[in-house]
Amino acid sequence: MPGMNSDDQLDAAFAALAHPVRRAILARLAKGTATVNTLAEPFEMSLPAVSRHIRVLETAGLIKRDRNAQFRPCTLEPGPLKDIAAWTDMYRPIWEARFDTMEQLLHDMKDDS
Amino acid sequence: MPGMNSDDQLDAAFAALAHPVRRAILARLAKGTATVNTLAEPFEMSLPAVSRHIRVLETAGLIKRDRNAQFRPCTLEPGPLKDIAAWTDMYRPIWEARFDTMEQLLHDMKDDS
DNA sequence: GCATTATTTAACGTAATTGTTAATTAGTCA
DNA sequence: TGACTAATTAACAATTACGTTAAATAATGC
Repeated sequence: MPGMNSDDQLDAAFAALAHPVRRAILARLAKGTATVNTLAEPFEMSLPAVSRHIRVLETAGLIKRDRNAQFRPCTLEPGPLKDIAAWTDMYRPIWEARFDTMEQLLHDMKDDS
Repeated sequence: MPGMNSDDQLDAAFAALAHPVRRAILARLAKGTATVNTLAEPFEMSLPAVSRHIRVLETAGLIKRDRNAQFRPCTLEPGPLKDIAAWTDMYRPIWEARFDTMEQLLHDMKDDS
């Protein structure tokens, strides 16, 4: 994707994941490649709508598309997920600190009893 | 947040993080509590605009607000970040598998030389 | 009370997102 | 060729997102 810096890539990845249908599509693709019709089947939604969700995922780099006759099999591309995990991990010390505080609190309460 | 299931919460968190200004605000809050004006200072954007970004973060549960005279200090709330990390971790085996494949490939190439 | 500071709300314009149905493109196969 | 399947694009409507400036609210302090 030309002209897309790492900030833009995070924007696109986060935005793509902010829809339950798209997260469900990714979950399905985690089990293996699937065509558009297969991916659309679980949803009470028109095929064009699903097709556009798939395009959003593709633009965000979360999936890749192949060609096989008239089928367009989709494959999960975990790169952006890895980026999001890395970004989120910057904050891990914060929530673990809070967890430690609670652990400590529980520990102190046990000492009292 | 009543009537917000865990899917909705993920939606809100991902959507909130899909904007560079909001991610920058979180990064600032990771260093400590700050007021709206302090948070707005780095951005070439009106104060009301920043105020609304802050509200988006608050609605997503990513920050909490206090009251201190006419100030409204904001504090980072890492809960949704933890949720996102947990969600993303479901896919960790996939990108690690790819990494292993590449490692294996590089290893094999080294064997050849 | 009155000026000052901090923040939010109101009103508005514009662009993006999400969905629909109908039409179109692309490829297969009898 | 012609019917069939897979998928996308076109055209449209409704909603949400994001920014602006101006006005309103809230708390402080002389």
